Amino acid sequence: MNTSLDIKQAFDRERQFAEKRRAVIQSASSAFRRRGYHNTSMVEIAKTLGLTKAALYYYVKNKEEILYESHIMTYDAMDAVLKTWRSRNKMNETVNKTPSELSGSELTGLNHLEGVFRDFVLLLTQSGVSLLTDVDSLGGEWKANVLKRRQIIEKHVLRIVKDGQKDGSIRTGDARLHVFFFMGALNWLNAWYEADGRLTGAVISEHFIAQLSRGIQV
Amino acid sequence: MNTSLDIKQAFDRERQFAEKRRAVIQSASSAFRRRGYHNTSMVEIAKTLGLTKAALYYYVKNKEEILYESHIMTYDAMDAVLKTWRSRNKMNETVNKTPSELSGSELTGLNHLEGVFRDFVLLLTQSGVSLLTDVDSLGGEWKANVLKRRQIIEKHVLRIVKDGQKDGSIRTGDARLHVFFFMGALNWLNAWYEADGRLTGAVISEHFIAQLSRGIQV
DNA sequence: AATTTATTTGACTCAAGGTTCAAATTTATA
DNA sequence: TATAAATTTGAACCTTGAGTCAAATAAATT
Repeated sequence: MNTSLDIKQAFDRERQFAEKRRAVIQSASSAFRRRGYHNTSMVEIAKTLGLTKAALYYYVKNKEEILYESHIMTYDAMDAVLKTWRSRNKMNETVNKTPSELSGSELTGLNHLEGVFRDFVLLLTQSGVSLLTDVDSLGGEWKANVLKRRQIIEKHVLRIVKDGQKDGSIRTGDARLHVFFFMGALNWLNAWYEADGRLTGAVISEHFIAQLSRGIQV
Repeated sequence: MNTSLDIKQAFDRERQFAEKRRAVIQSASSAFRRRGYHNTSMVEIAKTLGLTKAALYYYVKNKEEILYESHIMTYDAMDAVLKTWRSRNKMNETVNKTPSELSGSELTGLNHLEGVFRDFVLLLTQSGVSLLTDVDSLGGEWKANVLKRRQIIEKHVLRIVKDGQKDGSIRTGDARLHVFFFMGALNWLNAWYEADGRLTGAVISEHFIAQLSRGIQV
């Protein structure tokens, strides 16, 4: 007989399954970041979770799927950051305004970018989230999807930069090159940052924002 | 009977061998940059050179050796850049001087850095040289060596930045973070740059230097 | 306690791709 | 042209690690 308890239990099952699956992906993702996708075997991934290789396949179809989900997880987190700042900045999103036209509550493009960039750095240093580079290990469909997600994020960041150029807070010049420059810092961060090091995410983000800001402001 | 001709011929043999070996490594290096080390098979490497897989082993011990030499080749080129600028700047290398003490012919730390950075960008865009990230696919000895070479370069760049801070051309702050930031741009460049694209190395380097410069100058 | 369902495992298969090697081919030398 | 040395190849071998599956264990349900 079905009771509401059954449903709750079933739901709990699903939740636990989802949590474990997420744990698999996050743990693997971290290993991928440190050692690289191909230098991380399924056995290793399993062992760090106290499981055996075969058990992983209960949560995941493929090793490739783990890589794919790792990417998606990161891009979801980055999208969330962008979304937060976009809503915090709703007013001057659609209309292009010169600095003098900006009311006090609105952000300049530069400030907007600084906020986003700070949150990106904090994301990569303080959450388990990491920006993986191994896109070419994904096959057709999956690779295309990941690249699409990346492009969307770059588009949004590019939008912010261009808005900043419009409102006069960011100096002119090829906006894509602006973006490439500081996104490089973000990607490189993944390579050298170690969570246990002396540098905290806060310190890094402040320093990076100083460079970013001076580098592109008018 | 031995003649001077024999010697010349033998020398030519060696030279041709060295050239072909270099071609193998450069071609492979380029593929590694685009598709990644593990996504590039020996067969593919051979095929792009019009050879068969087995022939590669006449020029090279391992696939791993190819990766190693790729790294070394890049670091050699970067060292050469650093060396050029160091000799061009011999005067204020040992002594720390304030800006007012610099004679006209000497470079500020900032100018020195700009020059080096420009040449790095040109190197990565115009020569076949590429900054590979796949260090973890190298075993023990080799990996250690590559990391040592990378550290030496970072040390030199760090030195330039610190000199710039001393002579007042570069603003204070954690010099390592300065370096991490703009070296990120360099590494990321490898991921997105395509030689056939609309952006030339010259354009990129000018733009990047503008950001670098404004980002770190006092 | 018995039974069903979810989770984990050990032992295996299988393919991919790096590596080897004796033989073939090409190139240089006498 | 005959011989030797350098270069390339085809056909194997071998290792690694991903993926499978029936059976075992654990957890929940009756």
